[in-house]
Amino acid sequence: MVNAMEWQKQQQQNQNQQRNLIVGEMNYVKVMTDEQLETLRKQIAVYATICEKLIEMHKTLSAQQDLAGVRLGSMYCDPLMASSAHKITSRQRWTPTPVQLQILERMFDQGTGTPSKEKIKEITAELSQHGQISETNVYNWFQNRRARSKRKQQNVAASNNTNANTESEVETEVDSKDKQSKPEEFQSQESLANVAAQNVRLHNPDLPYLNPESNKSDS
Amino acid sequence: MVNAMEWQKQQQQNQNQQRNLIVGEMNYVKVMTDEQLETLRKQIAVYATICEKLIEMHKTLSAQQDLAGVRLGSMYCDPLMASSAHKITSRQRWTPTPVQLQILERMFDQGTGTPSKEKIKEITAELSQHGQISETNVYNWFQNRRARSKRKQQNVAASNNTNANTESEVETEVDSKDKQSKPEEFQSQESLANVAAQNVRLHNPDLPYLNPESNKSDS
DNA sequence: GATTTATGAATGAAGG
DNA sequence: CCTTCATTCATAAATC
Repeated sequence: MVNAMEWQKQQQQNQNQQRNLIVGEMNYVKVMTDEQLETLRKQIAVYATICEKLIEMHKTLSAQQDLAGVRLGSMYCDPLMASSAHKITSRQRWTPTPVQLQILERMFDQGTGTPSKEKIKEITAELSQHGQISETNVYNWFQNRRARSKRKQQNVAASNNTNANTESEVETEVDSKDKQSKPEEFQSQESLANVAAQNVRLHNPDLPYLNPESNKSDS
Repeated sequence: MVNAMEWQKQQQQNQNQQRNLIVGEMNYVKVMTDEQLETLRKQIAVYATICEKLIEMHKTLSAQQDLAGVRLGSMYCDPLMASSAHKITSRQRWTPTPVQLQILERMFDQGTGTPSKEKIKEITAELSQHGQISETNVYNWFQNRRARSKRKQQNVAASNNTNANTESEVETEVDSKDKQSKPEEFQSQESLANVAAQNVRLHNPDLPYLNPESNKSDS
């Protein structure tokens, strides 16, 4: 397993040597080496494992002494709350839960792109099973999602290439030519983080791993 | 607060651009787009957060009940985690150079107050002579500048209470920073899982950044 | 080098 | 739809 420090050092060290390649007439692109990918994979895998262990353990504890929710409540909540400070207490604007977001996102992807009143209603109904939500929320979400997605695409092309400056690293920007291609091989598995969150939420100890084979080397 | 999840959507939408490029005489190399990198970053971030919270919780539990049987053991002491995962995470953001800031500031003062897309382009063009910058950066800068300038004025009313000021605002928000009243005392007996999920949703930790050199300029 | 502050960026919502 | 605003988050910079 890669040591964290080492990894960091490596990263910092490589930051400057990370190459910006010129590919065809395309603009510069950022490149990750196999090693980097491998490192990432391992890192994620470790997290996944740890999470699983911890959750499992907690369940055990809770089971053999059902005070997890009650007596320990205040105990572990303090430290936890401390770090994230304000949160549940004060929120006036809607924020999608992980589950909701996932669903929305999926719909956005496959969806026709046309919210449609009927759809909105359906979606809202479905999403309300996973948390507070209103039709307006859904509507706004789609509006914003589309608008921003669109703008992103346009703007990606805009890279400032003023000459006479920045002597060292070229700032470079990723290209955005083939935005629409959908190989979707890279992240084949369900977004693990989200799934993780979901599972955690549902008290399901099974956390997804980042499959070593799938991510690391498929190319 | 949505941040942690947001990767999901971006991922599904953007994770598709991975390409295998032939670079020079090198063999195929893996290429990640900014979106992909961002996605990975967030994924790891989520795990890091979960782990962090879980470990914290575990410490609390262990401290009290000392359950040797279910201790995490080596897992817990894994170097990766031991060195506080979030430490190795970092992300860079654009920072205006003194010159740029000066120009921006001047424009803001005399400025019409209406950034306008065209203006933005011009400004960006000019500023890029003095350092890396994107239109988004400029846009954001003006947005923030205006918003904060506005808020400041509002808050000023609160400070002058000594004299017979005409309009005594009700208690003002005071400093934007301090207004964060710490909830701290709400007994949530959420289970471990819930807490973890909650935090994941509300807190977006940093992640190892893979491309330090350039601020993702979009827009 | 741990906290605090300042500020770039993200995003839900409102206006047109 | 597209633009703008308000609020919040995360982090670079500043401070102790």
